[in-house]
Formats: sequence, structure tokens, C-alpha cells
Amino acid sequence: MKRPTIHDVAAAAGVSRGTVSRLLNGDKYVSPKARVAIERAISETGYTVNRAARSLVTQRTGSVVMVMSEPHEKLFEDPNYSTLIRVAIRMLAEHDLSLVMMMAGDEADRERVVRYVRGGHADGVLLVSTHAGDPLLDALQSGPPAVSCGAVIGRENVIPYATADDRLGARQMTEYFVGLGRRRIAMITGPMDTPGGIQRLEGFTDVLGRRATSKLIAHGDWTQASGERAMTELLARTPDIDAVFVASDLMAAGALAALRAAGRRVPDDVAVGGFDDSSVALSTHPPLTTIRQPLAEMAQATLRLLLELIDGAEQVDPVILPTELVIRASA
Amino acid sequence: MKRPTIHDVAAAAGVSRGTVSRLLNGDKYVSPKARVAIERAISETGYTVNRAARSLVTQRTGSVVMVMSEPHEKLFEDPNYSTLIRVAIRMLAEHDLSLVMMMAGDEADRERVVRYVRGGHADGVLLVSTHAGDPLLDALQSGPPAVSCGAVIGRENVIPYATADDRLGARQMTEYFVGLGRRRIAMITGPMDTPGGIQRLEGFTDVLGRRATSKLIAHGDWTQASGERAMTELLARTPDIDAVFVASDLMAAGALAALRAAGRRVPDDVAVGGFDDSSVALSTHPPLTTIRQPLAEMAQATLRLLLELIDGAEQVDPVILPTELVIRASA
DNA sequence: AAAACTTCTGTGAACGTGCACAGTATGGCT
DNA sequence: AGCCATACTGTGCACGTTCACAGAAGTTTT
Repeated sequence: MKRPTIHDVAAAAGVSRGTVSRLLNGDKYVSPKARVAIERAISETGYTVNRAARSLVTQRTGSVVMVMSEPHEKLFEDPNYSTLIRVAIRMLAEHDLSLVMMMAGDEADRERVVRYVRGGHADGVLLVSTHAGDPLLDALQSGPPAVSCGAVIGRENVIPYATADDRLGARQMTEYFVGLGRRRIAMITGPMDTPGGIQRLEGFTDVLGRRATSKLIAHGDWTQASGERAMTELLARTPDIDAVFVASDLMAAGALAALRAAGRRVPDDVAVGGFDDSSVALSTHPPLTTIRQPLAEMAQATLRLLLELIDGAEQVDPVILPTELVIRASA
Repeated sequence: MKRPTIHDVAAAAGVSRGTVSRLLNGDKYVSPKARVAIERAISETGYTVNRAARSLVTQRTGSVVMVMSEPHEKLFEDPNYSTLIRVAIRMLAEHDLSLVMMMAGDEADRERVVRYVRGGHADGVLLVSTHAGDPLLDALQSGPPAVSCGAVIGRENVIPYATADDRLGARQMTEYFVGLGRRRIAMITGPMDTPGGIQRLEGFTDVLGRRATSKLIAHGDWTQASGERAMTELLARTPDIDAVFVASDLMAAGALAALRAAGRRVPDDVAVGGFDDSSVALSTHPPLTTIRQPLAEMAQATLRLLLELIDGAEQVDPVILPTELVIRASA
């Protein structure tokens, strides 16, 4: 019960391998008669091309690898991944490419990724949440095309990316607070070696200028626990805070817990704004006012960049997509 | 600038292809002298085996495909996926296997999956959240080994799986409610064509017997919105409910919203119990009392089954792991 | 009528591996 | 000395495809 090969199809259709191959690869020169005969033979035999054999000669693998650089425990705590994976699977499938997942959380992982990619086992690389100065980046220089969902700090000009306009989003939220008449507006940022960490803080200070003092700024690491910690810290430093912009919904959920523990009412005493418009934003109490990132569009744009590069484009331009303020009960 | 082949390594080491191949594949007959020469040659040339060429002759692909059967929009709304993906990547990598992701949400997807798997492009299949009677199952019969994370209804004896003991978990929660002195205990189930949907309801009725009337049971589809809807429905039907066991944390978050809207206090008026101990359970207000599933262990067990089958095991037994009651503020 | 295209087809070589097999030392045993 | 096992090495073939090339058949141009 061996799997049928291209020879079997050719024999069944009464033509040669070459003709079948041409049909399969969309070459224009194949007669209508041969075409129907081959198509019938294919469906009769249940033939599928052997990708291994094909890649051996074409030097292409038919797969793209998604490299996730978060340390393992945190991976996926951020719900954005799912959209990207979903969109990637779908768009790649349309181009007959499959999606391989790899992690680059520790040194061993990273080495595996480098071996894999430099070994020519992928036609493209999809980077996710790569931190500044990741050693992976140098190793990936010479391989197949790579793009990132979200900018890679320090490589903005070498690794194409699609991202939400984090800075704009932060400005939207901060301006909203100002418009509400809040006077003491604090911020909980993300890690300062990530684009979201940096840009959202920049947007915040864009609006507040010198009123954004360091006493009003605390840092988190995207986790819920860190949001809670940072909020507690802010309340201790500056008790009269009346608004806080938290750089992610998950951290905002933590901040809400800290505020509740401190007996502050939201939004009456303290207005809280999140970022991401992830599903957490709906399950908190009160539901979070937040900044919506066009996740699906970002993912689509990222993949479009990668597909263009794989198809031979020399260079592509980064894509920056606008954010949107979503008003709910927390501010 | 061509990638080095096994020939280049052999030449550099002064031996023949065969010897290099033997070293690579762990054959015992290779002299110490040859061994060091080859190892040096490999690192000097930066050689990596060409997997395409290898699979062409071995008939193995070095990859496992994870097939996710949820309709697209819902995919990943359940946070359990992340653990499975993480564990899968890690354990497969240890066996030099890579993880390919595919979706089987609609007919076109499913056909692609079948073509892929029957075409021999994967050494194993990892099924996730496959619904009863999914046409995919028949098509996968004759292919490479397949396992499922969570039982596949109707195929319990043909597709090996690892799962949490859903029925036990449901009993634990229900008994806890009874122990608290609650009298009118309702339940919101998952879809009745999923094992979690069925088994958790069974555990519920195990404990309550005829007290579990249909007026006290409503059905959801795992989404937060469906939990909210089901809770509203239950309150309308049976206003004097004093406890509700919700078959997932996400649906429980929805139920909490409905209870709040109806002016019921949790847990004073109505005790709420969830299932999964997912991250949502912490961001709700009040935090959810829930049933912890040993997600990591389940994922590990599932992969162990698959790896055994890939390594040639004839048959393996399903694994059922105990659950644990986690008491928080909602009950 | 010959030449020059156009459209289509078949064939041999190559891609880089693993595996079966044949072969070569080396050393111990009779 | 002869024999046989043990430890190791090299070689040819096959895996299933694509691609370049040569060539056939039919059609248009010269």
C-alpha cells in the first residue's frame, strides 16, 4: 500500500512525469486533453506531492517558522498570540505554506532555532515579542526573510514589522483622562526593553509633559501580578492619584485588585485605563476602558510583509496601524 | 555559498559519507579517531542535515501536526491551548520533532488537513477539542498515529488520550456546595457534544441525583457571552437559586456579570463555582472558586502517548488525571 | 516549399540522504 | 598457520521530485 508517486499518476494518465509535474506547478504548456486525463488520474490514485522530494530539488521547504521569544512561563499570558497564530495559519495555508512553532526562551532553545533556520528548514521567519539585543537576531541575519509582529527595538530598519501605533494609543488615553478633568494621572508601563513599553510611555509624556514626573510612573512586566505590585507602589508614593493609565489590560486587572484592596473606588476615586482591548478587559469589574489595537489587521499586515519577501520582494516598508479608544466603566 | 552537505563533511574529515551518516544516526560502529575528525569537520563547516533528503529515504518527516478543530473565532478563547502548545513544542523538540499547526474549522480546512496527513507529511497527529463525529476522524484512520488532548467522544477506544477527571471535578464542586448548605444548586454546562460538557454534568448529577432537575440546568458553549445568557435564563426559570456550578471559568465570568446585573451578591446570595482554574478565575470579582485541572500534566501525558506511538508502540492506554478544588471568594 | 515560431511532450540528471552489502583490518582461538 | 569473530569503512542504489533540454507536431511567415 505504498503512496502513489508522480510516476503512478503519469502512467495512469498515459503521459510522462514531466507533463504531470508541469500541471502541478502551473506551467502554461499542457494540453487540455492531458490536463483532464491527469486530473482524473490524480483523484483516482489519491496522489499528493511528496514535499520532501520537492524541497530537495527546489531548495524550498514550504514552511514558515514562528519564533516566540518570551520566557516559557509567560508565553501566551498575553492573549494577542492567538490572533496572530490564527491569521498566520490561515494566510500561510492559502500560499501552501505550513506554520511551524518554535520557542526561544532559553539558550538551548535559541540554538535550536538558529540551527533550524540556518539549516534551511524554513522559507521565512515570523518573530514575536523579540526583546532588544536578542542574540538570535544576529544569527538570523543571513537566513531566509524574517519579519516581526511588533517592532524589534534597534532593528527597526532591518526587520520589517507591522504594529499598532502605541504612542498614539497612549496619547488617546491620556488625553481622555485630561478631558475628564483628572489632575494626578499616573502610569504603569511595560518593560522598557519592549516597543510597547517605550512607546506607550512616550505617548503618555507627549500629553502630560513635565507633569509626568517619575513619582507618577511605575514599571511592570506585562503580568497581572506586576500590575498589582506597581499599583500598590504608586499608591504608597502618591496617595492622591485620581487616574492611572496601565500599559496592558492584564496589568490593569492587577491594578484594579490593588485599588480595591486599598479601598479606592473605580472610577469614582481613580479612573483606570488599560491597553489592548483583550478579553480580560471584559471580565474585570468594572469592565476596562482601554485602547483597542487592530490585532487582526496587524497580524494580516505582518504576514503580508513576510509573504511578499518570500515571493522575492527586495524590501518592504513597516506598517503602523491606528488605535482606538474604547470607553467602558473603569474611566 | 552553498550549504555544506554530508559529502563536504566526509571530505573534510577524511572519511566516507557512510561513516558520517553512521555517526549522525548513532550507529555504534565508528572509531574514536573518525568520531573526533567528523565532529570537528561538522563544526568547522557548520553542517546541518538536510531533513528533506533524509525524509525522502526514511519515510519520516520529523514533524507532528497539531489539529485544532474549533471554529475559528472561538479558537484560543479557552486559555488551555497555550499550555499544550508550550509543552508540545518542548517535548517534541527533545525528540527532534517540530510542531506544525493546522486548523480544521471549516470544510476547506479539514480537507487540507486530510491531504497533509494522508500525504505523509507528519509522523503524528495531535488532536485538540475535536467534536463528536468530526468527519476528520474517519479520514485519519489509516494515517500516522494520532492522540487527543481530552477524549474524543465515540472514539475513546481508538484514539488514545489524556484528560482530567472531569466527572470527579464536577463531583468535588457539587459536594462542596452541598457541604456549604446550599439547597438550590444549578449548573451551566458546556456543549453536550464535548467530553467536558457531558462528564461535568454527569458528576453534577452523580451528587445531586433527582434534585438535579432540568429547570436547574442550562447549556452554554464555553464562551463568556453564553455563560451570561445561561445565567440570566436560570434566574428567570428558578429565582431562588443559591449556588451555580459553571462548567468553565470563562462562562463563570459571564455568569457573574449576569448575577451582578440581577442584583445578586456573590457568594452571599449565590455561590459560584467555575472549572479550569484558568487566569480568568483571578481577574473576576470576586475571584472564582474553581476546579483545577492539571493542565501541564495532561499535556505531558498526551505527548508521551504520542511519542510512544511514534516510536512504534502498538497500543497505549488513556490517562485520566485527578482534579483539585481551589477555594477562593466566589463560594 | 522552406523556414521559423508556437505549443506541447518525453528524458536524463541532479538534489542529499540512509541503508544494505561487500570489503578490510585486527586480534584471539584452535 | 589457519580460521573466525569483531570492529570498522567505503560504495552503489533508491527515495520522488523539478528543471533544462531536445525534439515532435502543428501553424504561421517568408
